[in-house]
Amino acid sequence: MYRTHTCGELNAQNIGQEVTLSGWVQKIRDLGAVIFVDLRDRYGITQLSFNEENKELIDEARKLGREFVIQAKGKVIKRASKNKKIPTGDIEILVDELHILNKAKTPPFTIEDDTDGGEELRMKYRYLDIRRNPVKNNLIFRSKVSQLVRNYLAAEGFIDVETPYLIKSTPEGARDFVVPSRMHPGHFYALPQSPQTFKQLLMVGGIDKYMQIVKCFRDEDLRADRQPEFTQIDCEMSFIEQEDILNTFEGLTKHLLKEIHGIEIDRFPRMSYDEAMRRYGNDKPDIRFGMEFGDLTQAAQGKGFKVFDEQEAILGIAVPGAAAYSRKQIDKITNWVKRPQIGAKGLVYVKYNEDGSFKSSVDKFYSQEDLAEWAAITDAKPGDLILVLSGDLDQTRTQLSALRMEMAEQLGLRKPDEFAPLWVVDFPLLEWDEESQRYHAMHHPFTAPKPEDAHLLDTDPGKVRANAYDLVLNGNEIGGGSIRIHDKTMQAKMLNLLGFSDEEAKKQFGFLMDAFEYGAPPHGGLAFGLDRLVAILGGQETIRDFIAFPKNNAGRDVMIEAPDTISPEQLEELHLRIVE
RNA sequence: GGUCUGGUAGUUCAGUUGGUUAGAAUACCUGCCUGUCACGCAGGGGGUCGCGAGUUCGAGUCUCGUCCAGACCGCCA
Repeated sequence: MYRTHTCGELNAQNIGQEVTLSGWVQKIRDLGAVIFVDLRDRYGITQLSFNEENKELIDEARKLGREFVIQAKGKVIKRASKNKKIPTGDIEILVDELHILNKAKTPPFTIEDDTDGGEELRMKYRYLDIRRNPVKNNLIFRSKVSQLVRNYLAAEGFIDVETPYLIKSTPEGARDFVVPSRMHPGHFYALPQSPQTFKQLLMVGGIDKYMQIVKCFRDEDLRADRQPEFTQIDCEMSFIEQEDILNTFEGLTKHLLKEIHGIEIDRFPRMSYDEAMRRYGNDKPDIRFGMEFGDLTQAAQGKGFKVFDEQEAILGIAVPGAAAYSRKQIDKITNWVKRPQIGAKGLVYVKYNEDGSFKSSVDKFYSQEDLAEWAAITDAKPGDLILVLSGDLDQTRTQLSALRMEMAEQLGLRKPDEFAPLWVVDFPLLEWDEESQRYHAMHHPFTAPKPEDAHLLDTDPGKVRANAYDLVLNGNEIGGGSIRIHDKTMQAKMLNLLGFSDEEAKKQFGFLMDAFEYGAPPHGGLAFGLDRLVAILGGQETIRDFIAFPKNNAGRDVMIEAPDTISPEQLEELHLRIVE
């Protein structure tokens, strides 16, 4: 038997017991005639003690090194000096038998909460990183969230159904990861970007309520909150309307917030896409703080300031308490918005001083009364700093939205322990793509238009709204979904609008449209990004910390060194030739 | 595809205007130490300054290229 107890459970009640523990050597403190060893496992740390009365044993203990895997048998005794910081701090094990189960090289970084290891090194030795509490606890936390989700949805009558990973490539959406077929030369499987069509087919199959916690794959560039393989909580329901879906998943989200953080939120606010864009310049606004957009286009034009007069839009936000910013600080913000990543041409500021006066970078053109109007529009209070950007409407919204988030970050307004969920609804069905000169589905090509907007499909497709919705939490899209098309004619029309010929539509999605002819129920669904959800519930935004074995910035696994080349024999078998 | 930042001891970093033998902390090794828990004390080893060119009497430092890493933009139905 390797152990009678774990390293986290012994306390004063166990004094006198003979126990056996196994674990890793966290720390050795050699005081000469007495040696203390901190023994660690997933559950905690227990101190082992050795003394000179057992000369042979203390010499054995002196051979230990960090991260050795050992087994120790001995008696639980009361500590002479207690450690209040750990649950096992009242006791220690007076060891009478020690076995080294496995030696260990000195690890390249310290296995401690506050490690000295850099990101790259920790990824390369991820198995050592996972021994550390912060990473280990994130994995435990993730497990807890999935468990809560499963239990909740199971109680709501959802059935967990697995869908295939080897499917076929479709041109819409993200780039596919493809898998060459050995048995069918020149043919390829694709890994699913989501089980979308399968869950719809499950609805046709009468499953009624489907859920799956499932890996999805997208071959696009990575970000701190984006991995090429990620996990979705994928759901679909039949005979429902948008309202039913929002209620069901609002219920799930409330359940998670309550179980995890003890937070009770009565009803999630809702906002249309148009309103979100107008008030926050963004379809996933962080509503934990204000700084809503003020539209200064009317108020600021026609006063002789040429830069503004020529622009489509002039938008401002009031940064709370920032009127006292120095020239240097404002210059820094100006440079920040002028970086190519943001791309603003310049920044106009107005200081709303505590005494009620205004000082701006455009005093030459605007009177105190003009600036007071700006303050009213941006809802600025004395002591606030109004920041104004101008230009093309869409670009200016994007830029000011980035600035709003940056200022909130700097001012500490994005509190990780505060949770502000929001439904964004009424998304446009389509989005015009300049590059390809055609419409793209904003959500995906299976999303149903709002019935009241359907008549616009032929005349003004860009105006058609969809029964599509996103769940936003603290400025992050954590879930999204829609009511689907369940009618063959409508689906065919939609695919035509997206530029598919009848033949292409049949080749790509014929199976789905065929299914629609055999009695498809009205249906819809939603998918949560589990990695992101877990990270945000955990108060962080880097999903990598919540994935056991994540990929790096360049989509590589630096531990196993993937992707990698394959042998000429494998290439041959797969009918592939590498072209340099 | 692009922008920015970084790469110096096992690790995290410092390194001034280009100038002698490249430093600190920590980790590691050795010795001492009976109550530590960030143990303490004394000593020791450890460097292709990412790589390759170039400028220079002289390059960790300047220039160009390249590789790697991170953040972001594009991209992500």
